[in-house]
Amino acid sequence: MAKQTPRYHAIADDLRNQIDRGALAPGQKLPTEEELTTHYEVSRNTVRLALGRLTEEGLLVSAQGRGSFVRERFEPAVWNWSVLESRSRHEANHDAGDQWASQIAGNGQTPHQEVKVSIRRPPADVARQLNLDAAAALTVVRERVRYVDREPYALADSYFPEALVRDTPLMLPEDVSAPGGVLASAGLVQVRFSDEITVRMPTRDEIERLVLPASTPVAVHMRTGYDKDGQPLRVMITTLPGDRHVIRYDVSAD
Amino acid sequence: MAKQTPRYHAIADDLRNQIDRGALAPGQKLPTEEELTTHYEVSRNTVRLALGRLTEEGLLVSAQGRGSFVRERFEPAVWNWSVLESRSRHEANHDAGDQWASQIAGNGQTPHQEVKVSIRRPPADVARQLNLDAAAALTVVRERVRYVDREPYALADSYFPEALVRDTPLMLPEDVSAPGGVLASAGLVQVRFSDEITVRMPTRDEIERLVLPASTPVAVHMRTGYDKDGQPLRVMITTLPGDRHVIRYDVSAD
DNA sequence: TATCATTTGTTCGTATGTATT
DNA sequence: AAATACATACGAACAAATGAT
Repeated sequence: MAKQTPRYHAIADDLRNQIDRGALAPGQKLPTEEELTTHYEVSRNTVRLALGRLTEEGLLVSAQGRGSFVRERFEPAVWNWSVLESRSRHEANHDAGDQWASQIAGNGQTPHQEVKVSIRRPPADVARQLNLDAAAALTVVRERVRYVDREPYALADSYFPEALVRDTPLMLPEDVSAPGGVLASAGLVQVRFSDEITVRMPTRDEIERLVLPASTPVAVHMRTGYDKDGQPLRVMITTLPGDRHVIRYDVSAD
Repeated sequence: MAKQTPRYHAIADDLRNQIDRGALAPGQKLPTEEELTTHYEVSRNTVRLALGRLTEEGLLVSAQGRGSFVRERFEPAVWNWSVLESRSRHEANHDAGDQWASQIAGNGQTPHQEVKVSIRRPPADVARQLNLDAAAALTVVRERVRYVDREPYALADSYFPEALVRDTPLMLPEDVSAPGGVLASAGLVQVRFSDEITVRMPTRDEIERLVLPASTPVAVHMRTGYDKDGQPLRVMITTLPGDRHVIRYDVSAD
């Protein structure tokens, strides 16, 4: 006896094919659950299971009272992390703010960000990167929400060892950029970075703060900056929704 | 009138708290749906909605006939793309195979891969990277499934312009590595790479081929290799499940 | 503005299928 | 073979958000 595929899998497959073929175009409204119920001759529950499956795949979005729609993909922003904090570029461009804002503005869009500064014990992975004792050490934390055209685009949290940045303007909750800004003016120059990128589903908190549609994974980009002696100066953790970002690197093959 | 949260949200929140606190440890079995039904005094349907919510967040896995379990995270493999195909490292290590296999083997694990070679019209994004006419041009495609200790770990598909690699050993379906291998022996030397990383939910096909648990997003890593004249020689698209990979880069701040 | 029809969201109950122990 | 536990599927009702009247 061949293991037969569940009805709602078959229905999902059928609808997915229509989406792939373009018979259902991005932004287009699907038939109502009632209509699908009669068309496939199944219960509404089964229709909802099929729609849920496609929603999990990131192909659909639904709205109470309106309907279900084929998900629209918008043009992702490209972040080139090979040059994002380079000193030469920074000087050449005379950037007042940070290079992220410059990249966005240069693209004809309007960036802005909200900043919150606090002093806290670092999470374990940050403490490890900064060679700090997670139980005892303190870090200055700058939590930013970055917006493009009023839409939240990314979370960017920076951690500095408290002992390093004590009595610097970094404690002030202004819109201060990192490399050419306060960190450098305090004599702390990052000469290299170590970046680690992981991929996971967002937390409930991240879903709310970034207004994420269902089934939108995030890339977590952790950048550790080191000075010329190899001492870690800063960890920046950027949370990038998968539907609105491309991470880019230029690499030499030497 | 305060908008009240649905029962199944509250139940999911309660269980999530237990997981976060460690009251429910990774790998541990949850109470059965029947037990949760009586404990929370809701229908089994509502319990399943709550469990589904946590499954979507990547916190649970369930298995028919066995139960639901707190998802276990295993140690992810770290891929350093800054050195993964560097020529100096390749020569220094006398790698016969590719550096990926070396990195895995050096970690005490057993790598192997399945390779399939074909000649096809390239997908649009690959054609664009290779400066090819998507409608007319042909590419030699090497599709690999990479395994670590018999478990599938990543998909790696390489595309070469057919005109470039005609009559080279690259057409043979052997386990050939890229930089020190066939490509270089054919006089095609990659001197720099342009990498683009995107994040999305896997397709049904990828879920099957990589045996992905529910709600496991993937990173899609697209590397384009150029020769010294700036001509693109190869596009490699690697599909990395989020639960078993860390992508790493070392960056200079000059 | 207020009401009503439409449409998805939430929740109940019940039964049967299928994989595991 | 039987018991257990999750998966699939039916039917029904009300809640909440939306859009049109």
